[in-house]
Amino acid sequence: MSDNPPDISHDQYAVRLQKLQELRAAGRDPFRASCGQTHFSAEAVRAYVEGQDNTVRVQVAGRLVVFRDMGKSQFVKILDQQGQLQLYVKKDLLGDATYAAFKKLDLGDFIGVEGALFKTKTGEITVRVEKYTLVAKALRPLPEKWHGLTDSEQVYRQRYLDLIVNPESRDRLLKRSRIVASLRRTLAGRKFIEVETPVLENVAGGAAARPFVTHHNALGVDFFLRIALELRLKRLLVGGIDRVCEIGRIFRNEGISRKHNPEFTMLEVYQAYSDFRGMMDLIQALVKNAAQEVNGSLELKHAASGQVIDLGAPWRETRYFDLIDGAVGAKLSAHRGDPAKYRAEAAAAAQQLGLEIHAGWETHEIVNEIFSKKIEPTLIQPTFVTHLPKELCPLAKLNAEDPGLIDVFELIIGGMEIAPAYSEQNDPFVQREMFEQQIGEDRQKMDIDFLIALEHGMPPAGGMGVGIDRLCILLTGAESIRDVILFPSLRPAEAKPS
RNA sequence: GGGUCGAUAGCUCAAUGGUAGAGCAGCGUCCUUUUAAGUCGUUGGUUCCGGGUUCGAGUCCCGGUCGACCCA
Repeated sequence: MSDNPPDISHDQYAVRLQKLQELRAAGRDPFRASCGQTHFSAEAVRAYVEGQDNTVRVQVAGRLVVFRDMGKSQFVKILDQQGQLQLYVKKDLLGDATYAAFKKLDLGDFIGVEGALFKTKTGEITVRVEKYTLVAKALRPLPEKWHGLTDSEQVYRQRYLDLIVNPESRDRLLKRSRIVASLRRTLAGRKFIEVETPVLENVAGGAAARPFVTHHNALGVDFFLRIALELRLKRLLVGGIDRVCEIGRIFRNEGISRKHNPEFTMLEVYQAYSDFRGMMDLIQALVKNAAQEVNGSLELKHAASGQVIDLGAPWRETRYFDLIDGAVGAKLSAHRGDPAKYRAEAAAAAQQLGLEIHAGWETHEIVNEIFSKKIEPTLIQPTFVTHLPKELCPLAKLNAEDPGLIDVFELIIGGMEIAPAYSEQNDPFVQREMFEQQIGEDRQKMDIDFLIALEHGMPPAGGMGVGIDRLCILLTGAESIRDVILFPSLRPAEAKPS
Protein backbone atom coordinates (compact mmCIF):
# COMPACT_ATOMS: atom_id res chain seq x y z
CA MET A 1 0.00 0.00 0.00
CA SER A 2 1.98 2.92 1.27
CA ASP A 3 5.73 3.37 0.93
CA ASN A 4 7.86 2.66 3.97
CA PRO A 5 8.71 5.91 5.74
CA PRO A 6 12.29 7.00 5.04
CA ASP A 7 14.84 5.97 7.68
CA ILE A 8 15.67 9.13 9.56
CA SER A 9 17.17 7.40 12.61
CA HIS A 10 20.66 8.72 11.75
CA ASP A 11 19.49 12.31 11.28
CA GLN A 12 19.08 13.75 14.74
CA TYR A 13 17.53 16.96 13.44
CA ALA A 14 14.90 15.04 11.50
CA VAL A 15 14.11 12.79 14.47
CA ARG A 16 13.61 15.81 16.72
CA LEU A 17 11.59 17.66 14.13
CA GLN A 18 9.30 14.69 13.79
CA LYS A 19 8.77 14.57 17.56
CA LEU A 20 7.98 18.26 17.52
CA GLN A 21 5.43 17.79 14.76
CA GLU A 22 3.82 14.92 16.65
CA LEU A 23 3.49 17.17 19.69
CA ARG A 24 1.89 19.89 17.63
CA ALA A 25 -0.44 17.40 16.02
CA ALA A 26 -1.54 16.47 19.55
CA GLY A 27 -2.23 20.13 20.26
CA ARG A 28 0.90 20.85 22.32
CA ASP A 29 3.24 23.56 21.09
CA PRO A 30 6.33 23.47 23.36
CA PHE A 31 7.40 26.92 22.23
CA ARG A 32 4.25 28.38 23.74
CA ALA A 33 4.51 26.65 27.11
CA SER A 34 5.94 28.16 30.29
CA CYS A 35 6.38 26.90 33.82
CA GLY A 36 6.93 28.01 37.38
CA GLN A 37 10.34 28.27 38.98
CA THR A 38 10.81 28.53 42.75
CA HIS A 39 14.49 27.60 42.93
CA PHE A 40 17.62 27.54 40.83
CA SER A 41 19.58 24.29 40.96
CA ALA A 42 22.05 25.19 43.70
CA GLU A 43 19.28 26.82 45.75
CA ALA A 44 17.23 23.63 45.54
CA VAL A 45 20.15 21.60 46.85
CA ARG A 46 20.54 24.05 49.74
CA ALA A 47 16.81 23.89 50.45
CA TYR A 48 16.97 20.17 51.24
CA VAL A 49 16.57 19.43 54.96
CA GLU A 50 18.88 16.65 56.11
CA GLY A 51 17.01 13.44 56.86
CA GLN A 52 13.68 14.92 55.72
CA ASP A 53 13.12 13.29 52.34
CA ASN A 54 10.01 14.28 50.37
CA THR A 55 9.10 17.26 52.53
CA VAL A 56 10.54 20.22 50.65
CA ARG A 57 8.76 20.90 47.37
CA VAL A 58 10.39 22.80 44.50
CA GLN A 59 9.67 23.91 40.98
CA VAL A 60 12.83 23.92 38.90
CA ALA A 61 13.55 24.36 35.20
CA GLY A 62 16.42 23.94 32.83
CA ARG A 63 17.93 22.16 29.88
CA LEU A 64 18.13 18.36 29.87
CA VAL A 65 21.80 17.39 29.71
CA VAL A 66 22.01 13.83 31.07
CA PHE A 67 19.74 10.77 30.68
CA ARG A 68 20.21 7.60 32.70
CA ASP A 69 17.30 5.49 31.62
CA MET A 70 16.48 2.31 33.57
CA GLY A 71 13.29 1.38 31.81
CA LYS A 72 10.51 2.17 34.22
CA SER A 73 12.45 4.93 35.96
CA GLN A 74 15.28 7.24 35.06
CA PHE A 75 17.68 9.73 36.50
CA VAL A 76 18.15 12.84 34.38
CA LYS A 77 19.95 16.11 34.94
CA ILE A 78 18.95 19.61 34.03
CA LEU A 79 21.29 22.58 33.68
CA ASP A 80 20.49 26.12 34.73
CA GLN A 81 22.67 29.16 35.40
CA GLN A 82 23.79 27.73 38.73
CA GLY A 83 24.74 24.32 37.36
CA GLN A 84 23.25 20.85 37.16
CA LEU A 85 20.48 19.33 39.22
CA GLN A 86 19.44 15.67 39.24
CA LEU A 87 15.82 14.65 38.76
CA TYR A 88 14.30 11.22 39.36
CA VAL A 89 11.44 10.25 37.10
CA LYS A 90 9.32 7.20 37.92
CA LYS A 91 6.67 5.58 35.79
CA ASP A 92 4.34 4.88 38.73
CA LEU A 93 4.50 8.53 39.83
CA LEU A 94 3.74 10.00 36.43
CA GLY A 95 1.42 7.38 34.98
CA ASP A 96 1.93 5.38 31.81
CA ALA A 97 1.04 8.00 29.21
CA THR A 98 2.96 10.87 30.80
CA TYR A 99 5.98 8.67 31.41
CA ALA A 100 5.94 7.49 27.79
CA ALA A 101 5.87 11.14 26.68
CA PHE A 102 8.79 11.94 28.99
CA LYS A 103 10.82 9.20 27.37
CA LYS A 104 10.40 10.94 24.04
CA LEU A 105 12.26 14.02 25.26
CA ASP A 106 15.70 14.70 23.79
CA LEU A 107 18.92 15.91 25.34
CA GLY A 108 18.89 19.66 24.98
CA ASP A 109 15.15 20.13 25.55
CA PHE A 110 14.07 22.61 28.21
CA ILE A 111 11.65 21.33 30.84
CA GLY A 112 10.06 22.61 33.99
CA VAL A 113 9.33 20.14 36.80
CA GLU A 114 7.64 20.06 40.15
CA GLY A 115 8.35 17.65 42.98
CA ALA A 116 9.89 17.05 46.38
CA LEU A 117 13.54 16.77 47.31
CA PHE A 118 15.13 13.54 48.49
CA LYS A 119 18.60 12.13 48.85
CA THR A 120 19.60 9.09 46.81
CA LYS A 121 21.48 6.19 48.29
CA THR A 122 24.67 7.63 46.85
CA GLY A 123 23.94 10.90 48.61
CA GLU A 124 22.88 13.16 45.76
CA ILE A 125 20.05 15.57 46.43
CA THR A 126 17.45 14.96 43.75
CA VAL A 127 13.98 16.13 42.76
CA ARG A 128 11.35 13.36 42.62
CA VAL A 129 9.36 14.49 39.61
CA GLU A 130 5.59 14.58 40.01
CA LYS A 131 4.82 16.88 37.09
CA TYR A 132 6.79 18.07 34.12
CA THR A 133 6.28 20.41 31.18
CA LEU A 134 8.29 20.55 28.00
CA VAL A 135 8.80 24.31 27.57
CA ALA A 136 11.19 24.45 24.61
CA LYS A 137 12.23 21.80 22.12
CA ALA A 138 15.85 21.56 20.96
CA LEU A 139 16.13 20.56 17.31
CA ARG A 140 19.89 20.14 17.25
CA PRO A 141 21.95 17.70 19.34
CA LEU A 142 24.35 18.83 22.05
CA PRO A 143 28.10 18.25 21.83
CA GLU A 144 29.54 15.24 23.58
CA LYS A 145 28.93 15.22 27.32
CA TRP A 146 32.29 13.95 28.56
CA HIS A 147 34.89 15.77 26.48
CA GLY A 148 32.72 18.80 25.86
CA LEU A 149 33.49 21.11 22.98
CA THR A 150 37.21 21.43 22.30
CA ASP A 151 37.42 22.99 18.86
CA SER A 152 38.39 26.53 19.78
CA GLU A 153 36.74 27.99 16.72
CA GLN A 154 33.40 26.45 17.60
CA VAL A 155 33.86 27.46 21.24
CA TYR A 156 34.12 31.12 20.17
CA ARG A 157 31.57 31.14 17.38
CA GLN A 158 28.98 29.06 19.25
CA ARG A 159 29.72 30.14 22.79
CA TYR A 160 26.26 28.99 23.86
CA LEU A 161 27.32 25.37 23.24
CA ASP A 162 30.57 25.92 25.11
CA LEU A 163 28.59 27.31 28.07
CA ILE A 164 26.26 24.29 28.09
CA VAL A 165 28.88 21.54 27.98
CA ASN A 166 32.03 23.11 29.47
CA PRO A 167 31.36 23.99 33.13
CA GLU A 168 34.66 25.85 33.47
CA SER A 169 33.52 28.19 30.73
CA ARG A 170 30.30 29.02 32.56
CA ASP A 171 32.29 29.47 35.77
CA ARG A 172 34.52 32.01 34.07
CA LEU A 173 31.50 33.97 32.85
CA LEU A 174 30.05 34.01 36.38
CA LYS A 175 33.40 34.99 37.87
CA ARG A 176 33.81 37.87 35.46
CA SER A 177 30.40 39.17 36.44
CA ARG A 178 31.34 39.00 40.12
CA ILE A 179 34.70 40.67 39.49
CA VAL A 180 33.03 43.62 37.79
CA ALA A 181 30.39 43.81 40.53
CA SER A 182 33.16 43.82 43.14
CA LEU A 183 35.00 46.65 41.36
CA ARG A 184 31.79 48.68 41.33
CA ARG A 185 31.22 48.06 45.04
CA THR A 186 34.76 49.09 45.94
CA LEU A 187 34.46 52.26 43.88
CA ALA A 188 31.03 53.15 45.23
CA GLY A 189 32.40 52.64 48.76
CA ARG A 190 34.93 55.35 48.00
CA LYS A 191 32.27 57.69 46.62
CA PHE A 192 33.14 57.37 42.94
CA ILE A 193 30.40 58.38 40.51
CA GLU A 194 30.02 56.02 37.55
CA VAL A 195 29.23 57.66 34.22
CA GLU A 196 28.90 56.75 30.56
CA THR A 197 30.63 58.78 27.87
CA PRO A 198 30.45 58.54 24.07
CA VAL A 199 31.96 55.74 22.07
CA LEU A 200 31.78 57.83 18.90
CA GLU A 201 34.32 60.62 18.91
CA ASN A 202 35.55 63.29 16.53
CA VAL A 203 39.08 62.94 17.86
CA ALA A 204 40.28 59.59 19.21
CA GLY A 205 42.59 60.67 22.01
CA GLY A 206 43.88 59.66 25.40
CA ALA A 207 46.18 56.91 24.16
CA ALA A 208 48.52 56.04 21.34
CA ALA A 209 46.61 53.55 19.18
CA ARG A 210 45.10 53.31 15.72
CA PRO A 211 41.35 53.89 15.92
CA PHE A 212 38.48 52.29 14.03
CA VAL A 213 36.70 54.70 11.71
CA THR A 214 32.98 54.69 11.09
CA HIS A 215 30.57 56.97 9.30
CA HIS A 216 27.49 58.88 10.38
CA ASN A 217 25.10 59.14 7.45
CA ALA A 218 22.85 62.00 8.53
CA LEU A 219 25.71 64.23 9.65
CA GLY A 220 27.84 63.14 6.71
CA VAL A 221 30.96 62.88 8.85
CA ASP A 222 33.33 60.14 9.96
CA PHE A 223 33.56 59.24 13.62
CA PHE A 224 36.27 57.35 15.46
CA LEU A 225 35.52 54.65 18.00
CA ARG A 226 37.15 55.69 21.26
CA ILE A 227 40.58 54.30 22.14
CA ALA A 228 40.46 55.49 25.77
CA LEU A 229 38.05 57.07 28.22
CA GLU A 230 40.52 59.59 29.61
CA LEU A 231 39.79 62.89 27.92
CA ARG A 232 36.04 62.72 28.50
CA LEU A 233 36.37 61.80 32.16
CA LYS A 234 38.85 64.60 32.83
CA ARG A 235 36.33 67.06 31.41
CA LEU A 236 34.03 65.82 34.19
CA LEU A 237 36.74 66.61 36.75
CA VAL A 238 36.69 70.13 35.29
CA GLY A 239 32.91 70.04 35.64
CA GLY A 240 33.15 69.37 39.36
CA ILE A 241 32.67 65.60 39.53
CA ASP A 242 35.57 64.94 41.89
CA ARG A 243 35.61 61.16 41.84
CA VAL A 244 34.50 59.85 38.50
CA CYS A 245 34.80 56.48 36.83
CA GLU A 246 33.60 54.57 33.82
CA ILE A 247 33.66 50.92 32.87
CA GLY A 248 33.52 50.97 29.11
CA ARG A 249 34.36 49.24 25.89
CA ILE A 250 37.23 50.70 23.94
CA PHE A 251 38.45 49.81 20.48
CA ARG A 252 41.97 49.64 19.10
CA ASN A 253 42.58 48.80 15.47
CA GLU A 254 45.65 46.71 16.11
CA GLY A 255 46.86 43.13 16.23
CA ILE A 256 45.10 40.23 17.92
CA SER A 257 46.91 37.99 20.37
CA ARG A 258 46.45 36.08 23.59
CA LYS A 259 46.54 39.40 25.43
CA HIS A 260 44.82 41.61 22.85
CA ASN A 261 41.30 41.77 21.45
CA PRO A 262 40.31 44.68 19.16
CA GLU A 263 37.53 45.63 21.57
CA PHE A 264 38.10 45.33 25.27
CA THR A 265 36.84 46.70 28.55
CA MET A 266 38.60 49.35 30.54
CA LEU A 267 37.89 50.80 33.93
CA GLU A 268 39.17 54.35 34.25
CA VAL A 269 39.01 56.30 37.49
CA TYR A 270 39.89 59.90 38.30
CA GLN A 271 40.14 61.17 41.85
CA ALA A 272 40.54 64.90 42.42
CA TYR A 273 43.05 66.12 45.01
CA SER A 274 44.85 62.77 44.86
CA ASP A 275 47.84 61.68 42.78
CA PHE A 276 49.45 58.50 41.44
CA ARG A 277 50.37 57.43 44.96
CA GLY A 278 46.71 57.60 45.94
CA MET A 279 46.01 55.29 43.03
CA MET A 280 48.37 52.70 44.52
CA ASP A 281 46.08 52.41 47.48
CA LEU A 282 42.96 52.24 45.31
CA ILE A 283 44.22 49.57 42.91
CA GLN A 284 45.26 47.33 45.80
CA ALA A 285 41.78 47.58 47.26
CA LEU A 286 40.18 46.92 43.86
CA VAL A 287 42.30 43.86 43.06
CA LYS A 288 42.30 42.36 46.54
CA ASN A 289 38.54 42.74 47.01
CA ALA A 290 37.89 41.21 43.59
CA ALA A 291 40.25 38.30 44.28
CA GLN A 292 38.68 37.65 47.66
CA GLU A 293 35.20 37.83 46.14
CA VAL A 294 35.89 35.42 43.33
CA ASN A 295 38.53 33.07 44.76
CA GLY A 296 38.09 33.51 48.49
CA SER A 297 41.83 33.99 48.73
CA LEU A 298 44.60 36.47 48.00
CA GLU A 299 46.80 33.77 46.52
CA LEU A 300 46.70 32.94 42.83
CA LYS A 301 48.37 30.25 40.80
CA HIS A 302 50.22 31.70 37.86
CA ALA A 303 50.05 28.86 35.33
CA ALA A 304 52.76 30.10 32.96
CA SER A 305 55.48 30.33 35.63
CA GLY A 306 54.17 27.88 38.19
CA GLN A 307 54.56 30.57 40.83
CA VAL A 308 52.00 31.45 43.46
CA ILE A 309 51.13 35.13 43.25
CA ASP A 310 50.58 36.53 46.70
CA LEU A 311 48.36 39.60 46.56
CA GLY A 312 48.43 39.79 50.35
CA ALA A 313 52.16 40.50 50.60
CA PRO A 314 53.36 44.12 50.28
CA TRP A 315 53.40 45.11 46.61
CA ARG A 316 56.88 45.85 45.34
CA GLU A 317 57.69 49.36 44.16
CA THR A 318 60.63 50.04 41.89
CA ARG A 319 61.82 52.63 39.43
CA TYR A 320 61.69 52.02 35.69
CA PHE A 321 65.33 52.90 35.15
CA ASP A 322 66.51 50.74 38.04
CA LEU A 323 64.90 47.79 36.27
CA ILE A 324 66.41 48.84 32.93
CA ASP A 325 69.90 49.22 34.39
CA GLY A 326 69.50 45.86 36.11
CA ALA A 327 68.48 44.09 32.90
CA VAL A 328 71.24 45.74 30.89
CA GLY A 329 73.85 45.15 33.57
CA ALA A 330 75.18 48.70 33.28
CA LYS A 331 74.23 52.27 34.15
CA LEU A 332 72.38 52.97 30.91
CA SER A 333 70.29 55.62 32.63
CA ALA A 334 73.42 57.65 33.43
CA HIS A 335 73.61 58.65 29.74
CA ARG A 336 70.11 60.16 29.57
CA GLY A 337 71.58 63.65 29.52
CA ASP A 338 73.59 62.95 26.37
CA PRO A 339 71.13 62.03 23.56
CA ALA A 340 73.67 60.66 21.06
CA LYS A 341 75.54 58.57 23.63
CA TYR A 342 72.25 57.44 25.25
CA ARG A 343 70.91 56.23 21.93
CA ALA A 344 74.09 54.38 21.03
CA GLU A 345 74.32 52.69 24.42
CA ALA A 346 70.60 51.77 24.40
CA ALA A 347 70.84 50.27 20.92
CA ALA A 348 73.97 48.32 21.87
CA ALA A 349 72.33 47.03 25.05
CA ALA A 350 69.17 45.98 23.18
CA GLN A 351 71.20 44.10 20.61
CA GLN A 352 73.22 42.41 23.30
CA LEU A 353 69.96 41.21 24.83
CA GLY A 354 69.01 39.73 21.47
CA LEU A 355 66.29 42.26 20.67
CA GLU A 356 65.51 43.39 17.18
CA ILE A 357 65.42 47.15 16.94
CA HIS A 358 64.20 49.29 14.09
CA ALA A 359 66.17 52.11 12.55
CA GLY A 360 63.30 54.59 12.88
CA TRP A 361 62.80 54.07 16.60
CA GLU A 362 63.29 56.85 19.09
CA THR A 363 65.63 56.09 21.96
CA HIS A 364 62.77 55.75 24.45
CA GLU A 365 61.20 53.15 22.16
CA ILE A 366 64.39 51.10 22.20
CA VAL A 367 64.55 51.31 25.97
CA ASN A 368 60.90 50.41 26.29
CA GLU A 369 61.47 47.38 24.07
CA ILE A 370 63.97 46.20 26.67
CA PHE A 371 61.35 46.80 29.33
CA SER A 372 58.48 45.02 27.62
CA LYS A 373 60.48 42.05 26.33
CA LYS A 374 63.04 41.44 29.05
CA ILE A 375 61.55 42.87 32.23
CA GLU A 376 57.75 42.88 32.14
CA PRO A 377 57.40 39.09 31.60
CA THR A 378 59.57 38.43 34.67
CA LEU A 379 57.47 40.57 37.03
CA ILE A 380 55.13 37.90 38.37
CA GLN A 381 54.44 39.29 41.86
CA PRO A 382 52.56 42.61 41.96
CA THR A 383 55.02 45.35 41.06
CA PHE A 384 54.56 49.10 40.76
CA VAL A 385 57.03 50.39 38.20
CA THR A 386 57.41 54.15 38.73
CA HIS A 387 59.18 57.16 37.20
CA LEU A 388 58.72 56.28 33.54
CA PRO A 389 60.24 58.47 30.80
CA LYS A 390 57.89 61.30 29.86
CA GLU A 391 57.68 60.26 26.21
CA LEU A 392 55.59 57.25 27.22
CA CYS A 393 52.67 59.37 28.30
CA PRO A 394 51.88 62.99 27.43
CA LEU A 395 49.00 63.25 29.90
CA ALA A 396 50.92 62.78 33.15
CA LYS A 397 52.60 65.33 35.39
CA LEU A 398 56.32 65.77 34.99
CA ASN A 399 58.42 64.75 37.97
CA ALA A 400 59.49 67.74 40.10
CA GLU A 401 63.12 66.61 40.46
CA ASP A 402 63.62 65.16 36.99
CA PRO A 403 61.37 66.66 34.28
CA GLY A 404 62.40 63.87 31.90
CA LEU A 405 60.35 61.54 34.07
CA ILE A 406 56.66 61.46 34.91
CA ASP A 407 54.78 60.82 38.14
CA VAL A 408 53.18 57.56 37.20
CA PHE A 409 53.16 53.89 37.90
CA GLU A 410 52.64 50.88 35.75
CA LEU A 411 51.24 47.95 37.72
CA ILE A 412 52.51 44.58 36.51
CA ILE A 413 51.13 41.29 37.83
CA GLY A 414 51.77 37.88 36.33
CA GLY A 415 54.01 39.41 33.69
CA MET A 416 51.08 41.43 32.40
CA GLU A 417 50.40 45.14 32.44
CA ILE A 418 47.26 45.47 34.56
CA ALA A 419 46.94 49.17 35.34
CA PRO A 420 48.77 52.37 34.53
CA ALA A 421 48.15 55.36 36.80
CA TYR A 422 49.24 58.98 36.69
CA SER A 423 49.35 62.18 38.55
CA GLU A 424 47.23 63.85 35.92
CA GLN A 425 48.64 66.78 34.00
CA ASN A 426 46.49 69.83 34.66
CA ASP A 427 48.77 72.63 33.45
CA PRO A 428 47.20 73.70 30.13
CA PHE A 429 50.48 75.14 28.84
CA VAL A 430 52.48 71.98 29.50
CA GLN A 431 49.63 69.86 28.21
CA ARG A 432 49.51 71.76 24.91
CA GLU A 433 53.25 71.41 24.51
CA MET A 434 53.16 67.68 25.24
CA PHE A 435 50.37 67.19 22.68
CA GLU A 436 52.33 69.11 20.08
CA GLN A 437 55.42 67.01 20.69
CA GLN A 438 53.40 63.83 20.45
CA ILE A 439 51.41 64.52 17.31
CA GLY A 440 53.58 67.03 15.51
CA GLU A 441 51.83 69.14 12.87
CA ASP A 442 48.66 67.06 12.65
CA ARG A 443 46.07 69.51 14.02
CA GLN A 444 43.31 67.02 13.25
CA LYS A 445 44.51 64.83 16.11
CA MET A 446 44.64 67.70 18.61
CA ASP A 447 41.73 67.72 21.03
CA ILE A 448 41.37 71.50 21.24
CA ASP A 449 38.24 71.38 23.36
CA PHE A 450 40.11 69.34 25.97
CA LEU A 451 42.79 72.05 26.18
CA ILE A 452 40.08 74.68 26.58
CA ALA A 453 38.60 72.60 29.39
CA LEU A 454 41.99 72.56 31.12
CA GLU A 455 42.16 76.34 30.80
CA HIS A 456 38.98 76.51 32.81
CA GLY A 457 40.92 74.74 35.56
CA MET A 458 41.12 71.06 36.44
CA PRO A 459 41.81 70.02 40.02
CA PRO A 460 44.95 67.99 40.64
CA ALA A 461 44.02 64.35 40.37
CA GLY A 462 45.21 60.81 40.36
CA GLY A 463 43.93 58.78 37.44
CA MET A 464 44.13 55.13 36.52
CA GLY A 465 43.11 52.68 33.84
CA VAL A 466 42.43 49.06 34.68
CA GLY A 467 42.26 46.46 31.93
CA ILE A 468 39.24 44.45 33.04
CA ASP A 469 39.88 41.59 30.64
CA ARG A 470 43.43 41.16 31.85
CA LEU A 471 42.36 41.37 35.47
CA CYS A 472 39.90 38.57 34.68
CA ILE A 473 42.66 36.52 33.04
CA LEU A 474 44.69 36.93 36.21
CA LEU A 475 41.92 36.16 38.67
CA THR A 476 40.42 33.23 36.75
CA GLY A 477 43.68 31.64 35.60
CA ALA A 478 42.59 31.88 31.96
CA GLU A 479 45.19 31.28 29.27
CA SER A 480 43.92 33.81 26.77
CA ILE A 481 41.87 36.99 26.61
CA ARG A 482 39.49 34.99 24.40
CA ASP A 483 38.63 32.87 27.41
CA VAL A 484 37.30 35.88 29.33
CA ILE A 485 35.63 37.62 26.37
CA LEU A 486 32.46 35.74 25.44
CA PHE A 487 32.50 36.55 21.76
CA PRO A 488 36.05 37.43 20.70
CA SER A 489 36.65 39.12 17.35
CA LEU A 490 37.01 36.59 14.52
CA ARG A 491 37.06 36.64 10.77
CA PRO A 492 33.65 35.98 9.23
CA ALA A 493 32.93 32.27 9.03
CA GLU A 494 32.50 30.66 5.68
CA ALA A 495 28.79 30.64 4.99
CA LYS A 496 27.62 27.08 5.54
CA PRO A 497 24.18 25.85 4.57
CA SER A 498 22.46 24.45 7.63
C1' G B 1 52.19 40.59 7.54
C1' G B 2 55.78 35.97 8.39
C1' G B 3 56.60 30.88 10.45
C1' U B 4 54.71 26.25 12.64
C1' C B 5 50.54 23.18 13.47
C1' G B 6 45.47 21.79 12.68
C1' A B 7 40.38 20.89 10.00
C1' U B 8 37.71 13.10 9.09
C1' A B 9 30.09 11.03 11.45
C1' G B 10 26.07 15.85 15.52
C1' C B 11 30.53 15.87 19.32
C1' U B 12 35.59 13.65 20.95
C1' C B 13 39.17 11.13 18.26
C1' A B 14 41.57 6.78 15.01
C1' A B 15 43.05 5.22 10.09
C1' U B 16 51.92 2.36 6.11
C1' G B 17 49.47 5.78 -0.66
C1' G B 18 45.35 0.12 -1.13
C1' U B 19 37.51 -1.72 1.56
C1' A B 20 37.22 5.41 6.07
C1' G B 21 36.74 3.09 12.01
C1' A B 22 35.76 3.64 17.57
C1' G B 23 33.47 6.04 21.94
C1' C B 24 29.52 9.36 23.11
C1' A B 25 24.95 11.08 20.88
C1' G B 26 20.88 8.85 17.61
C1' C B 27 17.50 4.54 16.37
C1' G B 28 15.45 -0.48 18.33
C1' U B 29 15.51 -4.01 22.87
C1' C B 30 16.28 -5.34 28.50
C1' C B 31 16.52 -2.95 33.24
C1' U B 32 12.08 1.27 39.15
C1' U B 33 18.22 4.68 43.35
C1' U B 34 21.80 5.85 38.54
C1' U B 35 26.87 8.83 38.74
C1' A B 36 30.96 9.19 31.88
C1' A B 37 25.02 4.03 34.55
C1' G B 38 24.90 -0.94 32.50
C1' U B 39 23.13 -4.59 28.49
C1' C B 40 22.13 -6.63 23.33
C1' G B 41 21.54 -4.99 18.34
C1' U B 42 21.98 -1.03 14.74
C1' U B 43 21.95 3.63 11.38
C1' G B 44 25.02 7.48 10.10
C1' G B 45 30.76 10.22 5.82
C1' U B 46 31.05 16.21 -0.02
C1' U B 47 37.61 13.23 5.03
C1' C B 48 37.32 22.18 5.01
C1' C B 49 37.34 24.05 -0.50
C1' G B 50 39.78 23.96 -5.56
C1' G B 51 43.51 21.94 -8.56
C1' G B 52 47.66 18.33 -9.38
C1' U B 53 50.77 13.61 -8.98
C1' U B 54 49.35 8.34 -9.06
C1' C B 55 46.60 2.23 -11.51
C1' G B 56 44.74 4.14 -6.73
C1' A B 57 44.82 10.16 -2.31
C1' G B 58 41.81 11.24 4.25
C1' U B 59 47.19 10.38 3.59
C1' C B 60 51.88 13.19 -1.23
C1' C B 61 52.34 18.28 -4.01
C1' C B 62 50.31 23.41 -5.23
C1' G B 63 46.66 27.23 -4.23
C1' G B 64 42.73 29.01 -1.06
C1' U B 65 39.38 29.45 3.55
C1' C B 66 39.02 29.32 8.83
C1' G B 67 41.33 28.49 13.60
C1' A B 68 45.44 27.77 17.35
C1' C B 69 50.42 28.88 18.80
C1' C B 70 54.94 31.75 18.04
C1' C B 71 57.06 36.13 15.78
C1' A B 72 56.39 41.34 13.71
